[in-house]
Amino acid sequence: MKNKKSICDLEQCQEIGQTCAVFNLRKASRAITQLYEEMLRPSGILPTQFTLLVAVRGMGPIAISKLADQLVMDRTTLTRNLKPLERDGLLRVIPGMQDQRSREVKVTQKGINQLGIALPLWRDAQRKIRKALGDSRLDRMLDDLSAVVEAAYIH
Amino acid sequence: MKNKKSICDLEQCQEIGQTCAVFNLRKASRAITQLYEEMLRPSGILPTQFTLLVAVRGMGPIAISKLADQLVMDRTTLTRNLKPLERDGLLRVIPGMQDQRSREVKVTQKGINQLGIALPLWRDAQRKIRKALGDSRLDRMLDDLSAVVEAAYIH
DNA sequence: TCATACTAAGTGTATATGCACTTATTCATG
DNA sequence: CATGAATAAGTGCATATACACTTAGTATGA
Repeated sequence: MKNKKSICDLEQCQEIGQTCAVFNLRKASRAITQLYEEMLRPSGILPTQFTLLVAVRGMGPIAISKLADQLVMDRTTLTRNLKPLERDGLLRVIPGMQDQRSREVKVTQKGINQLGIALPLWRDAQRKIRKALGDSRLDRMLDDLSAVVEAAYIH
Repeated sequence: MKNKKSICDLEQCQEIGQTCAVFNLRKASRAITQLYEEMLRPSGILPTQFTLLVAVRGMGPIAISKLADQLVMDRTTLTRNLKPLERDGLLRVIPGMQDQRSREVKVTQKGINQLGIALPLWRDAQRKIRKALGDSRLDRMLDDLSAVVEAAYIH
């Protein structure tokens, strides 16, 4: 006989592609990112940057570590993602008052203006994906995604 | 009155965070990637590399552009993602026969061995996420993700 | 108080992602 | 067949992601 059942044969690999959670989530993530990038392009802001701006705006001035936790993002990733937005003046990172180690992130007026420009484009994108999936299916998927985060995130 | 309804107020931004498709998909993608990275660590291979190996194995020798299409990935991204796997001898990129421009990707024996090592760890990760979500919910989500790809991908 | 543990953040390195541009080959059409 | 259009792939640049390590403050306890 050959190997002990020829580990990793073709059909097996094809089935893995259809059932693998990380592969399919990342694939969908790439696809949806491309859609939103296309739709947001006229505003000159990337989808990741738009969502980061929105998050900071929604959570008020917030320390980097806390923000990273909320975003399920490595703190050092967040630090670097803040850079282009800070460079473009859309948000500012200021020293924390109580704790001299911490630094707090804050959306600037320019950032708010930028959000105002991007928001209708974001709404168009949302409408597009919502129309394609249907209201209930999209809401359901958002729930499922939350469950994935709960299940997967290592606290 | 202030602005024409104070575009981008706090509550609005909080609601965006809960309903934004790209934000929540990317967040879940980060979370699940971290889980699989953790679980696959003993094999010394990253989740993205594992899924790429599986894809190439499942599709047989395949040209870069075709593979990129299948993975809903920019061709140039794929080109660079192949590099570490090629460097480590897990796959090879060889000139296409019919078309001298094309190059075909192929898993090596070493790559197949590596897949054999990673596969049980991947199964553990799959079991974990499947148990957390439940069979039907996970299958449903995979369907929904396919629908997102269909809806979002610009062909 | 002072030494030690803990915590917040930054940096080095590596991979992942994609756009704009370029190069090389193939195809189609006059 | 020759030339221009189309296609396959690579490179430069920028952003996104995270681990390992470092630095600088804070808190704890003998």
